[in-house]
Amino acid sequence: MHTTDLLTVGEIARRSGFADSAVRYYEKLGLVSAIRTAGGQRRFERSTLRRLAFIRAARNIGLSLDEVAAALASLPAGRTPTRADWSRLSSGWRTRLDDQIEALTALRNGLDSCIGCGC
Amino acid sequence: MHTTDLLTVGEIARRSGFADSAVRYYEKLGLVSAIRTAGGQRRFERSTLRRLAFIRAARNIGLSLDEVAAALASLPAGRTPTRADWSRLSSGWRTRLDDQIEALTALRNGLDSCIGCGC
DNA sequence: CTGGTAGTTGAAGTTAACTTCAAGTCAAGT
DNA sequence: ACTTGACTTGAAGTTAACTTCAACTACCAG
Repeated sequence: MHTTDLLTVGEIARRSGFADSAVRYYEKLGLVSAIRTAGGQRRFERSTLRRLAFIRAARNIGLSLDEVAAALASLPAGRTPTRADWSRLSSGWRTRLDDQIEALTALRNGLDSCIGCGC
Repeated sequence: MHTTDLLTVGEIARRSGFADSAVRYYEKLGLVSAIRTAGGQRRFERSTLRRLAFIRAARNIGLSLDEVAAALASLPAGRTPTRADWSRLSSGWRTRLDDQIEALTALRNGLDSCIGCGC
């Protein structure tokens, strides 16, 4: 057992719930980054778990990876994002969620009230 | 201008906001149905607009077409679905929406509180 | 130092949900 | 009847988001 603060791709995959291949794919797309060992293996900082949690949440509400990338790009470069940074990003989705909720609510209240459906 | 209560694929596409090709695709999958003219063209009942509105709402909250098909399959056969029927279907999504909202809220309240992310 | 688990790559394969295409045929106003 | 725009088909193409594969290399406990 090692006590370093760097995680292998397998560890980060297991902890984040993504498949190894997905994590590598995200790295290729630039959504997460890793440093490399002398032998060329990936090593991730713990903060990557937050990025991945963010990505998961974003995917759950239907954002594309392109949109996630755009959101992540607005994080401050050079320093580890704070809770406030993450909070700002997620609150940007609130509109989208609210729209989804509104659409669902309209549907629940009977499809008569649906707007723009041409009924 | 015609006054029939049947709609062509173009009309139903325009009114529902789906592309013609999407409507045809949905018919092929059995999500919507159409009668045919003597010449083989599709003619849709107006109630198809409700099905399509339902499909759109379902897609918006991230359901796959398979899931939509399963939901639609639970509608009563033989009669045009009532508002109560549609309402019952959409309320089945409430859990899903609530989960999405919960996940987002957790994220907004700081990623510290995220469950199962391994942070 | 050796064995076994975990990691590496690029390329190709997969699935969902459509869209596009080509080569026609149908519907309807004049 | 003619014209024009809308419609028909099956097959092939597209895009996103991954996964799988094969052949190989790294890491590390004992």
